[in-house]
Amino acid sequence: MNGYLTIQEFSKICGIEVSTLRYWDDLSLFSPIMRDPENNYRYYSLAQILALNFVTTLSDLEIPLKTISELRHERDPENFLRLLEKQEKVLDMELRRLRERSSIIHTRRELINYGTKVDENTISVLNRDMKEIILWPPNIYEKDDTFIEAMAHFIVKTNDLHINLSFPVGAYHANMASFLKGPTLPDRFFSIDPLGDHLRKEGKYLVGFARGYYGELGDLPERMADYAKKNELELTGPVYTMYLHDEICTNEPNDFLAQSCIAIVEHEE
Amino acid sequence: MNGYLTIQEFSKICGIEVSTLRYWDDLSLFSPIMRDPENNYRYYSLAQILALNFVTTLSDLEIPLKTISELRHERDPENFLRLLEKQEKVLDMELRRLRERSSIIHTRRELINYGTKVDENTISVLNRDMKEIILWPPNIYEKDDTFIEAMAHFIVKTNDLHINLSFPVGAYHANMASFLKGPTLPDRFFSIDPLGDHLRKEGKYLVGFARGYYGELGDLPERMADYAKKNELELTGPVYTMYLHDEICTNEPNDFLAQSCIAIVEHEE
DNA sequence: TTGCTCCTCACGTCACGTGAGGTGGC
DNA sequence: TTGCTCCTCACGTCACGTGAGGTGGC
Repeated sequence: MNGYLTIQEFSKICGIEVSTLRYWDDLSLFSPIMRDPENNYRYYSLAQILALNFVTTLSDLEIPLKTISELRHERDPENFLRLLEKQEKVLDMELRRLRERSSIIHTRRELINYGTKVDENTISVLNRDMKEIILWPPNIYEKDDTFIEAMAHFIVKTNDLHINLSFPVGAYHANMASFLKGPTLPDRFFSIDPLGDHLRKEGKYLVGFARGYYGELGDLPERMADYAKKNELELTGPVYTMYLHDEICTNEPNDFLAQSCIAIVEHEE
Repeated sequence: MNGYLTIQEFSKICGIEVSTLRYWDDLSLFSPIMRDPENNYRYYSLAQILALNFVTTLSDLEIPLKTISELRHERDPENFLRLLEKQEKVLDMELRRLRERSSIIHTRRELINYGTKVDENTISVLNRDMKEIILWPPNIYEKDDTFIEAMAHFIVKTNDLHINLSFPVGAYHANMASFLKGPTLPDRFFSIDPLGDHLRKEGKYLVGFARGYYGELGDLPERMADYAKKNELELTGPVYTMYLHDEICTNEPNDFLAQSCIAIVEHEE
C-alpha cells in the first residue's frame, strides 16, 4: 500500500502503543484513514499525525478521553480557552497536593534518619535550628484519658480543623514544671508541618530521648531536670516532644523513639 | 457496645469513607477490632486511629496498598527510609510532568488568547518580548514534500530528539529572502517551549497574520515586504511564524491563524 | 511449511463507588 | 409497621495491557 502505514509502523512513528491506537479506534476517538475490506487491517497516513496530535496533546494534559471526544467536532478557540482554564485549576490542585506529599516525605525522612543516628541514652546540650510546627488548640482532659485517648478525642472534636495526620505528631508542655508533673498528658499536641506558623526558636536546647509508646517517657523528665541542676542550666519556655520513630516506621510500640527538648537561657558574659 | 464504634461512626471520625473501610477490611489491610458473631457487624475502637494512620499516611503518599500491606508486619526505620527515598523519586517525576503540563497550558492559553484579539488584516510594527523556543535541526526536503509531510518526515527521522509535540509548533526562515522564496517550506521548525534555549530577542518586529492551513500564508510574505519598503524599514534576522490557532483549538484547517514576524533594525539618532 | 503481522474478543488492573437484595434493632 | 443501619455480592469506572485463538501474505 503506497503511502499507507500499518498500525505498527504508525505506532513507532508517533510513539503511541498499538494497543492504545486500537483502543482509541474502538472509541471512535481516532481512527485509521482506511481499513482493508478483506481483512480489516488498519492503515494510517502520515498526515494523520496532526489529528493524532490533538488527541495526544489533550490526553497528556489529563483531559478525559470522553471530553476530548465530545470536543473533537466542535472545537473553537473560545471553548478551548475555557477548557484550558478549567484544567489549569485541576493541575494547580494536583500540584499543591504533590508538594504536600513531598513535604511529608521530607519531614519524615529527616526525623527517622536522625532517630537512627542518635545517642539515645545521653542527656545533652545541643544546638537546634528553627522549626515550624502547627500547634493544636489546648487539650481538655476528661478523667482517665490517656495520651492516645486524648489525641483521639481531640481529633474527633476538631475534625473541622483539617489537621493532616500524615505529618508527625508531637507533644507540647507549656514549661518544665508541666512536663515533670504530667509527661503523659501534654498541654497541647502539634504536628511537624513546614507550613506551620508556630516557631520553635533556634538556639541551645537541653535534649533527651526515650523509647516507648506515645506518652510513655519513663524517667526522662526527671533525668533532664537533674542534668540541668547539676550543670546549672537555666531552662525556659515550652518542652517539645517529637516522635522520631512512630507507628509509621515501626510496628513495635515499645520501639517508638521520642525526643524531648527545652530551651536553655544563654547568658552573655 | 461500650467504647466500640460502628463503621459509620468510625468513618465520620477519621474521614475515611465506609466503602473504603470495608475494602481495606477485605484486603486484610485494616480490619475492625471486633465483629459481632451474630450479624457480622464491624466494630472499631478509638485507639485504632493510630493503626489507621499508618495506612492513610502511606496511601496518601501514593504508595500502593499492596506495598503497604506487605510492609505492615515488618516495618523498621531502615526499610522505611528506603521506601520513602524511592517514593520521593516517583513524586519528583510526577512533579516534573505536572510542571510541563502547566507550562503547555500556559503557552497555549497565551497564544490562543492573543489570536482571538488580534487585528489580523493589518501589517504593523510591534514590540515583542523575548521568547524561548526550541529550534529543531535544519530541514532537508525530499521532492514534492509539503510543510506537513516535511514535518511528519522530520518527526519520524528525529524520533530520538524527544520533541514534545504538545507545545505549539512554528516555522523558521533564516531570513526575509528565504521567507519570500518558500513560505511553505521553512528552513527549520521549532516548538514554543519555555524551556527552549533559542531566544527570539525582544524589540521591534514587523508583524503580520494569515489564516490557513500549515504553510499556507497566502501573500503575507509579499505584503510584509511591501510594507517594509514603503516605510523604509530595514529588516534583519530570521522570520518566526507561530500558529496562534492550530489543530488543537479548531477543526477547520482554513481557520488556523499564523503570525509571522521579523526584527527591525533600530537606528539610534 | 514457518514466521511474522494483523485481527477480535475477553479478561485483568487499581482503589474504590454504587446499587441490589436482605437482615436486625428500635 | 416504618425507617434506619448494617451486611454481602456483583458490577461499573478509566485507559489501557495482555493473552487466547484465528487469519493472511511472503
